[in-house]
Formats: sequence, structure tokens, C-alpha cells
Amino acid sequence: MKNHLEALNKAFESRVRLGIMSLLMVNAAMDFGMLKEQLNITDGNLASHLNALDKLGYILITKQFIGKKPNTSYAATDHGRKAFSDHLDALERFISRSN
Amino acid sequence: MKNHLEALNKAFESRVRLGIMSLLMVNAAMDFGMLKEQLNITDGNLASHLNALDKLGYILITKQFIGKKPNTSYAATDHGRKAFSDHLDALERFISRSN
DNA sequence: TATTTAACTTTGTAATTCAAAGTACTTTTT
DNA sequence: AAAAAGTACTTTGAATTACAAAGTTAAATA
Repeated sequence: MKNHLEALNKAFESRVRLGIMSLLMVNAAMDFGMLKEQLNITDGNLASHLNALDKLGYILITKQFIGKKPNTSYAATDHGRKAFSDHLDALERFISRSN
Repeated sequence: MKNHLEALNKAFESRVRLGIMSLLMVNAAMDFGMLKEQLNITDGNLASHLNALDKLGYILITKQFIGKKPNTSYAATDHGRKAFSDHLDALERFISRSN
């Protein structure tokens, strides 16, 4: 495919992963429950998208206990921030050529 | 899913359909061969994406003969232009909140 | 002891994407 | 006239992706 369309990152073609990453760009960290609430998807679905981002090295997963409750929190890695920001740049370039 | 992420059009989550529509926004019409060359995909694949866009009423298909050769050309409908432009607007809004 | 909560994992299904092969119709070449 | 080639598909089949629902684990609470 010609154009600058190739610069788009396949990982962010999914609405859910786009949503997760944009939340993690703005918030230093978010836990499973917060993400689930914001994205309004099932926990299994959320877990699998988080797993996909983790495999790409885009997020860092931290498991801990807060008080007596288990808590897993997610943060964007530098690598993930770079990838996401590159993707947004590619989208911007794409948009500006398209109108 | 919260945010303005819902405003993204599912039809344009595919790189190929994004490419087709952006070509048809810029060029009043393109034929099968031109699209195939620009997008660099197999003809079956192209045909099926064109079919998807047609089913949504986003493109207009015109079959004719040019000289002795069959020629099918594709153009964006008003409805398609609106949908695509709305999608780009949603992307722009999304981007501006994300950095 | 039974139930609840958090965060998964597993299972199974449906949808999506794609390449490759096949088809229909016509034209060009042999 | 028969064979080959070109255009634009359609069909087939395989691989990938996405998702919901149910099951799992471990600790906490009733």
C-alpha cells in the first residue's frame, strides 16, 4: 500500500487498544477496574487486549495489594508512548493529506 | 466505551478501506486497476472491500466500456464523503485530547 | 464453611481479512 | 477457428482477531 498509510501501527487499529493507550498516555497509571469502567467491556476482553499490549512491550504491569485487596495497575512504557505518539503523528499526516 | 472513541466509524478501521476512501476523496473517480495499483493488494481482496463500501452506500460503481475494454469506476457518494469526513473529525478530536 | 471480590484464563463462536483459484465475458493472438 | 489473455469479479478456504460467557485462583469477609 502506498501513501503514508503504512506508518499506521496495526496494534492501534483496534478501538479498545486505542482507548487503553490513550488513557495510559494521560494517566500515569490505571488499574484493571478503572480501565474496565472507562472502556465498558468485559474483563476477559480487557485482559486479552492488555496482554496484547504487554507482549508488544507497550505497557508495564504491576501487581500489588492495596490494603487487603489485590490490585493490578498498568502504565505505558517509554516504548509504548513512542509507538502511540508515532501512530498519532501518522494519523495526523494522513488526515492532512485527505482534505 | 466512553470518550469520543465511539464516533470512530468501524468501516474505516481497516487500512485498505481507509486507503480506498482517501483516494476517492481526492480523485473524483478511480477505476479498478488504478485502485489495485495504488493499494497494492490482490484483486479479490480489493473487490471485497469495495463491496463492503458499496453495501454501506459509501461509493458509487459505474460499469462501462472504454474502447473495447470493460472498465469499472468507483466514486465516493455524498453519504460516503460525509461518513469519511466525520471519521476524520473524530480522529482529530481524539488526537487533540491525547497529547 | 460459604460467599464475595479481583483479575484473570479458558473455551467456543462469530466476524474479519486475505490469497489463491475459479468464473464470465470479451478481445487479441495464433 | 482455437487458444490465450485481460478485466473484474466470486468462491473457497485458511489464518487471525474479537468477544462473551464461564471457569479458575487466592485471599477476605460474613
